[in-house]
Amino acid sequence: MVTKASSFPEQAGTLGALLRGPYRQLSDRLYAKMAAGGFPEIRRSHSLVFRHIAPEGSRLTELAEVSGLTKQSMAYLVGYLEKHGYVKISTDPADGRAKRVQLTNRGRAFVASLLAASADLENEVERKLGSARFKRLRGGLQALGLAIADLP
Amino acid sequence: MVTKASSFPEQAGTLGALLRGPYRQLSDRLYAKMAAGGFPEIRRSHSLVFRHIAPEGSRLTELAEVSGLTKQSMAYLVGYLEKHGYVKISTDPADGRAKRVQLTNRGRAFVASLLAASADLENEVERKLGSARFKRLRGGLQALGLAIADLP
DNA sequence: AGTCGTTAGTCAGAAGGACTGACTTCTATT
DNA sequence: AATAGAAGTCAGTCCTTCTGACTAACGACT
Repeated sequence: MVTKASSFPEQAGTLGALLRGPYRQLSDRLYAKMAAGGFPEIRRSHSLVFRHIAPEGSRLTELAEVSGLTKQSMAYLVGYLEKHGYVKISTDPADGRAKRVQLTNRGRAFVASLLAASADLENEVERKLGSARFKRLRGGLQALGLAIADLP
Repeated sequence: MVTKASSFPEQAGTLGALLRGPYRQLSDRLYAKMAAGGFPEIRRSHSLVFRHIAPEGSRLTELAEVSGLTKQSMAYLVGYLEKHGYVKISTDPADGRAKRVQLTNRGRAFVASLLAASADLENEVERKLGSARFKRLRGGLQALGLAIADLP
């Protein structure tokens, strides 16, 4: 199973560690690039908003639910993003209680930039790793996600 | 490169997302199992201590450095662990300024339990995924870590 | 032996990320 | 019209981590 049965986790090389390491490095690089590239106020937590927001905008509660946060936490995140011009928040015309959150142009610019930087990074990695191997890895990760999801 | 060029990250399936998803699920399961298995006071952050502590004990500053935290943060973590009986903190006999952090029996029990649970989980995943594929995935992840590390 | 730069760790304060509980306002259904 | 439930807000808390300022001890060099 594991490369070496050490009692000191450092050397154990668990699957968790193998996933965490690359993830950290990747996202550190990415957010550093974004900060340097003109979006310094975006922090990691804000990706929850960008990741889930719909083209036509989403409701606060919707965003909260799909990202697994409370409404309060999500309200805090989108409030911050509004203050910095990445989203616009308006009352939903169809429901006076609800708030609709939409990307502004700046918000869309950020998403585009993030996606581009991410693709760049991936391409670099792909070159380093070899295309075939990279594709296999991607496939493996996809399968892993599914496998874990329907564990017991 | 990416499965589909969507402007909405949710569907983009970036490498980051592929790593983050399984990692989250895995570690959620693991810590839930630990909490249920008699170690309810251990939180995710404490793994930094357990991951790096040496068999004979480690110095506070050493732990801080290798885990990439400040001394203050590490002091906070090991203080908590000491209060709950997982480590013993003593002045280093060789250096009056330094603190030596050592696992107690309870601490060792936790590490053993964590490692066992982790191995169990991995085995389940391996069974679901097929051994060959699982091993390839592991290898790929290892290579990925290295590739990212020496990017530019 | 005395001084002094360096290292180990502490104290205090702050900010970010997330939570719970209690509340208001609006909707929708009776 | 009345009221249960949903959408958000307000206030307060906890955890994680950081910075800055400090104390105590070590060790090298007069």
